[in-house]
Amino acid sequence: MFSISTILEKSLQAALNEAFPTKERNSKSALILSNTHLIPASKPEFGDFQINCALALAKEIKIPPHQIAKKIIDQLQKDVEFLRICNPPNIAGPGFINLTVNSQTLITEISNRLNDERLGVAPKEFIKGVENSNRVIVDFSSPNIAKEMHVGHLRSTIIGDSLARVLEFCGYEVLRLNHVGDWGTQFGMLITHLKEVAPQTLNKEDVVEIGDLVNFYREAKTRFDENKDFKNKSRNEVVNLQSGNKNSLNAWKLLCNQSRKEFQKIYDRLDIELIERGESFYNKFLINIIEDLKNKNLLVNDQGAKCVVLKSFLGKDGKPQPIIIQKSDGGFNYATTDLAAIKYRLTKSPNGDGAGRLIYVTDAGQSSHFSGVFQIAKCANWIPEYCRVEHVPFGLVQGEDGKKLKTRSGETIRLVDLLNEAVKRAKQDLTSRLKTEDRDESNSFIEKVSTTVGIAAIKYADLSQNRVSNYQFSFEKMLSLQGNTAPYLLYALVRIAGIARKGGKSEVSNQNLIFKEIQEWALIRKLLQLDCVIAEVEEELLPNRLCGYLFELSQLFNRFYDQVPILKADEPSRNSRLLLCSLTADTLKLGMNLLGIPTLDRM
RNA sequence: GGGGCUGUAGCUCAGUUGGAUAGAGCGACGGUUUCCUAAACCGUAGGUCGUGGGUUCAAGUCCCGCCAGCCCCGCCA
Repeated sequence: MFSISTILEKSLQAALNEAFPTKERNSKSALILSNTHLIPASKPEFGDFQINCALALAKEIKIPPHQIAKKIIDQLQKDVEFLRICNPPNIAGPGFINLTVNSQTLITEISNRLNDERLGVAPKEFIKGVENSNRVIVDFSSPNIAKEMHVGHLRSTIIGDSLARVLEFCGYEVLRLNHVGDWGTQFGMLITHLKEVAPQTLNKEDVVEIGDLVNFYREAKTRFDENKDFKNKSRNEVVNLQSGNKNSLNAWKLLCNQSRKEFQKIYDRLDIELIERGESFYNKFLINIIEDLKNKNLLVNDQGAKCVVLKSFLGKDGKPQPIIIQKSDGGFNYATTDLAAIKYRLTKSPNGDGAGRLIYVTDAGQSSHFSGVFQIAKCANWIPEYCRVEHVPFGLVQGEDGKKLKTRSGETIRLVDLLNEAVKRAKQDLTSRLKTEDRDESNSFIEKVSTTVGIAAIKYADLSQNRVSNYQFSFEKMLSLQGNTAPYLLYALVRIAGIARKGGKSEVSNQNLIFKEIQEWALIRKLLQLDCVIAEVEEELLPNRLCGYLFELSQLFNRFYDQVPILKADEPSRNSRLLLCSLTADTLKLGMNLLGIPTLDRM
């Protein structure tokens, strides 16, 4: 539909120029006319597109909106290209122009997609002449070393992955970076503790398991808080580590390796690809950041700490609040690392990644931090004109009580447990259904279906909500068989696969496509919207738009399936409907794939 | 005190950047199976879009005030 709207846009602009010559315009009407106000129809009964500019124009040029609309229509109907695509337009309400794309054009669009891997979605056009303007970095997941992944990492991981998939599909060269917390003062206590309780592990790997490592972290923390001697040793250990002491570095690497292995298990289950590039990667650039800011006169000294002061950043007293770049003890903090990361990521190769767009998928609590860091980077001229740097914030995961999701005993929920529970419930659902339906399935089938459904449910539940608001986690809802859920979408695909099994092998021919039922046309129109939806997600970074689309598509398919015979239909309707099924399946599969959700033939 | 986000049907949420009578799903109530998986489909009920102003042909959407909830605000990330 995107290509059609582009053509219509052109026709309409030409019509407006004819109907309202430039010389007759004042500044305001010229402004209104510079935008055609061509938008998708707000309701199916209004056709495919609507033009709203007559209303906006009426007062300015003192002609009733209905007459304006008439003038526009008259011009449009002189346009051969327009007539080829649209039925005669009509005026509705106070002066809206409704456009309906004719059936022949829709059929042509459909048949073009039947043999097209990209299903009619054109790759994005990038800025010409700017090297790597198509390179984007998606920074997501980012757990902390020596800790277990918990529910707090869920949203970043799932949303980030989906955005990366969409951007890849659009034609971006995507670098998926896992900015893990692998540096900082907490390593002092961890290494000190490790050296004392398990000195033997320093020489061999694979001894400490992460389950233990979580306990291990707790033990170290307790000792750090309670034991003064331990605290001092830990502080020394930080210095050792930072100065590159071999033993300390070994201990650090061991801890990182152990964590990495455990993270990978989760990523494998979720089918998520990430390149680890932790905070420590930027250590060697930190000094340069300070130097650079200093040279640009952006640094001020405040109580021994080196800071940047932004006018828009106000503190408790209403005065501008400094952002600390280097602590009074000479150490660096997260703002420094994030600045170094921005600079490195935007600097051209070989001294950086040379990206044209940076995307940070973190919780909304960090909004002001990123806003500050981005502003500093801008002041320091590290963000080239054509680059986009975006924070993609998301809300909390809440329990059904509306509070932050916790276990009954009040502890943070481990991500592993969450995944296991979803799969377990999906399995219970499936087995009880098999029983009532008297179906006999193999264990491997049951395992595969429940794993797919369980993981899909968790991912889809998260992605289908507008990420900005908090999200209420409910196993019951996400695994529900009705409504905007993963199982509902998966089921639509299963139905189509069922048709194919029962002899519905369609012949892909662009000839003889014939459609006569409203259910068919509704499905066709929805199928053709795919490209617009993907473009929208690419621009606004909101995967829930894609979910909403896939749900609507599934609904329209289910209605079609329910109300229109397919296998029993006569030719050429039978083959036309089979092709519609096949295109629906391809569209759903592509969409699910962009969400990071695998599909099934049977469930 | 300053800043950010949120507030839409009983519940969970959409709302395509200002368009026509505000939409889904769940839950409630009623209906549909000689037929491709009924994990579906069809119908009914349900709204002062937190609130008060403003901007204009037109506001859930933009601006200002207020109310409520959550989050952030110097040496943690």
